[in-house]
Amino acid sequence: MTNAAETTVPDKRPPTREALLDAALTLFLERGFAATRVEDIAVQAGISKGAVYLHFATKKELFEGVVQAGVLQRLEQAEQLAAGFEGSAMELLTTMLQNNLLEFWGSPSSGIVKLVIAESQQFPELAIQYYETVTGRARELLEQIIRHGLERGEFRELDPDYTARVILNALDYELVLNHTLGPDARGRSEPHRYIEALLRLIRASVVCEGAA
Amino acid sequence: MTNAAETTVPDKRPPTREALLDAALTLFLERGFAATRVEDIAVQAGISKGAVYLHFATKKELFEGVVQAGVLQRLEQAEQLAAGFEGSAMELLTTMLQNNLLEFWGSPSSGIVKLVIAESQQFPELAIQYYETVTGRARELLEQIIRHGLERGEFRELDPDYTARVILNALDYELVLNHTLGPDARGRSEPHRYIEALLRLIRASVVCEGAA
Amino acid sequence: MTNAAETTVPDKRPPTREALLDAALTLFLERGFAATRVEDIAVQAGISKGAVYLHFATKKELFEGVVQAGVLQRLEQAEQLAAGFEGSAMELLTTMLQNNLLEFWGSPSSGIVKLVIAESQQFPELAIQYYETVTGRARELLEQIIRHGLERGEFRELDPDYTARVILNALDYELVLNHTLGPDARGRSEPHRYIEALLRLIRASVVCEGAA
Amino acid sequence: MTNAAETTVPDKRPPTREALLDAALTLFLERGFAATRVEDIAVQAGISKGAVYLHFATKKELFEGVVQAGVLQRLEQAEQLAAGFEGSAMELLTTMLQNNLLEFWGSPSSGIVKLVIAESQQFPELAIQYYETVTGRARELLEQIIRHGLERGEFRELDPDYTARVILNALDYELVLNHTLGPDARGRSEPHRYIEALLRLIRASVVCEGAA
DNA sequence: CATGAATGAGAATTCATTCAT
DNA sequence: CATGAATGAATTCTCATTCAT
Repeated sequence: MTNAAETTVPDKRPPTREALLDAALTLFLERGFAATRVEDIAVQAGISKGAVYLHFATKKELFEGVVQAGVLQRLEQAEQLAAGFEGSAMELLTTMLQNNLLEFWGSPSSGIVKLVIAESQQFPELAIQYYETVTGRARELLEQIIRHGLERGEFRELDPDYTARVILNALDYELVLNHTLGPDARGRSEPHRYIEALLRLIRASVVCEGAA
Repeated sequence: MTNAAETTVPDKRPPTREALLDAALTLFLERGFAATRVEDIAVQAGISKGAVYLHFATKKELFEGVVQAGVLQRLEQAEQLAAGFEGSAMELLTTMLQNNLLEFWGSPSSGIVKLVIAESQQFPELAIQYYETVTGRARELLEQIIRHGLERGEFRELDPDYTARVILNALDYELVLNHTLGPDARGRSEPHRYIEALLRLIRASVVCEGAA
Repeated sequence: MTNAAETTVPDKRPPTREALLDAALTLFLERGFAATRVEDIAVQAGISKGAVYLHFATKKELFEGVVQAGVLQRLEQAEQLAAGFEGSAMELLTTMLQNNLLEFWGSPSSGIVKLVIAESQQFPELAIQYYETVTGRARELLEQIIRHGLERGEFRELDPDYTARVILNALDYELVLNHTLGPDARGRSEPHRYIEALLRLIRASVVCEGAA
Repeated sequence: MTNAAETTVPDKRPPTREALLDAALTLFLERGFAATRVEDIAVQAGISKGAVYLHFATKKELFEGVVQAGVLQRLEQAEQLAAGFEGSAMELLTTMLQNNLLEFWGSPSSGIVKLVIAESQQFPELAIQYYETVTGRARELLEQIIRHGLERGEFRELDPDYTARVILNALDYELVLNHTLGPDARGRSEPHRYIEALLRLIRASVVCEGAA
């Protein structure tokens, strides 16, 4: 009986569709949308060129699928973070950036921001949708935290909306650059130090309670 | 006599080559490198397809020309800023961002950062070169200013290198986003408020002399 | 039952690749390499333009394929002739020229010599390779026969190497001319009479034994 | 006064037209008609691209001019040879081949045969015209000589027409090969030995008077 | 007469997509 | 469901030819 194996290994999580999305993400990041041939994606996913079209009607839809997958992941993550909303705002920010974000930066789907930017001319609606959905949600989150800190008297005068934008941009662009320049470019930076520098900048706005 | 006019205005700055670079920048930004046909650029520049090849051997060289033109402009600007190095660091930063940067953001060649990012897979060397030359130079400038402020006791403890990165990324990505999302996207932000929020964040690190 | 037929005739010799080589040979001979469009070859072979590139990576490789096919054919023929090496040298030469050569002259691949000559500037390596392989092999064969005749005292003093060249050139150029001038050119000659004249010239060098 | 110079140096024989023909012949031989750009010819001739069209209406007419120039030269040569028609046929042939022909083989316009063959698909009328005029005239000459030798009892039974073809082909193709394979190809032959071998083959048909 | 910038027809090649098996 | 041979639209680049200077 093969039951044992079947029970132990659910294995076929999402058989080929998932493999296609993975392959496509990898190759789109490596070469860009236009320079990636559908056949290359198929080969990388271990199927034939024609089979791609059993899952996605066009190359464009495959691209949209890749982005959509990333969107969902990042939104889930955001909701998790939004849920545990305790402690001081600064503590929360520190945890978020030092733990969750660094983990995300290491994951393959962290390249999707770069991808969306790179192909935003080809797929403007997608870029806008991505920005409004994912980045927008993240910004709301950040804004809430800052607003929370302001209300608690934790921060000095800050523009919650635009400060959130600044922080988010600083984070997102570092991610984009990491995916843009090869790993050996002179300009590459150390994630930990980068996040530390950002946190210190934010922390400077914390009202010096200890001084009182 | 038209002599006066002729002497004052050489007019024919650089006839077609310049027009080509302008047209190419515009279209590359609008549609991306791959989606822009050489003939479209030619038409936009007011010449024929074949004439493009009298100025640039390949489409790729045209792209490189576009980036190079932007690099030169931005480097000149950086040198100008580096020259006038007086007053407090915070004053300098404020002037730089509120005046020079906002002006640059309005210029057409401000889109080149976006372009370089978007096509970095097709032209990785170009992206690295751009980053190391232009962004690198800007980072050095910022780092110097911060270090200067630290030496003068103006700033509290800051990591000069990485803080410069954070600030630069926050600025560059805002620029990229402005060129990525259409002018009417919901998420678009107001440049002045954005820069104000960034400056306020930095200013929080200034040792409160007035408070003493 | 069609089994018999199927067993006897595999039919599908080599489906499209062969058809392409045939079409290409025909058109290259008719119009030359440069003046023959890939699409024309495709149409002649009964496939689409794009399908050509499933068999040959470039137009040049298609050309090389055409030549290679001719080379193989001619070399096989040469080996066959080399094998049956009996009788007097003069008899052998007579048989070779009157039977095998005339048959070859009638075949379509006889035009390849002309083709290689005509395109030798575009593909010099190919021309040299063809000459050294095919013509070289034929010359060795002829030289051996002449040397054999000299050893048997059949021929008067002859320079085996260069006499072989003379004979081969006389034959090859006649072939080239036949493919160069249309079939209705005034200067065209009768293959049989031509070969007869050549054989008579060679036969004159045969020591007149009967006269003794 | 510049009279002296003008008198001494007729110099400007046919100023640019001749230079164009020379340049064109050289380059057509080197690269073929299609691969030679009109501008290259112009540069080689020391004039500008546009100026070519002051002498030849099209590239094709330039090609025809090149061939025509060669035709005239070779016909003149043929007439000269035809004039001095004394001594035995064999002596005449020997002189013709050893002196006049070898000299011709060294001249630049000896490449025209090759050129006409190579481009015969593009310009069939030209090839036919060349063959009928130049080669035809040469064949008549050879035929006359052979016929003369037959009448004088100098040669054994020979087909004058076709023997002339054989000899001419052997000579022309050697010339073609010399222009086809580079000067360093393994298969290249020594002109003197080649002509010697050909003459010996012909001489074998001479009735052995000495033996009597 | 000479120039060389500009034109535009033309050809090779690529690749998303289809469909018979 | 899967395959991969075949299609053909689309694009870059070349070069003979023209013509304003």
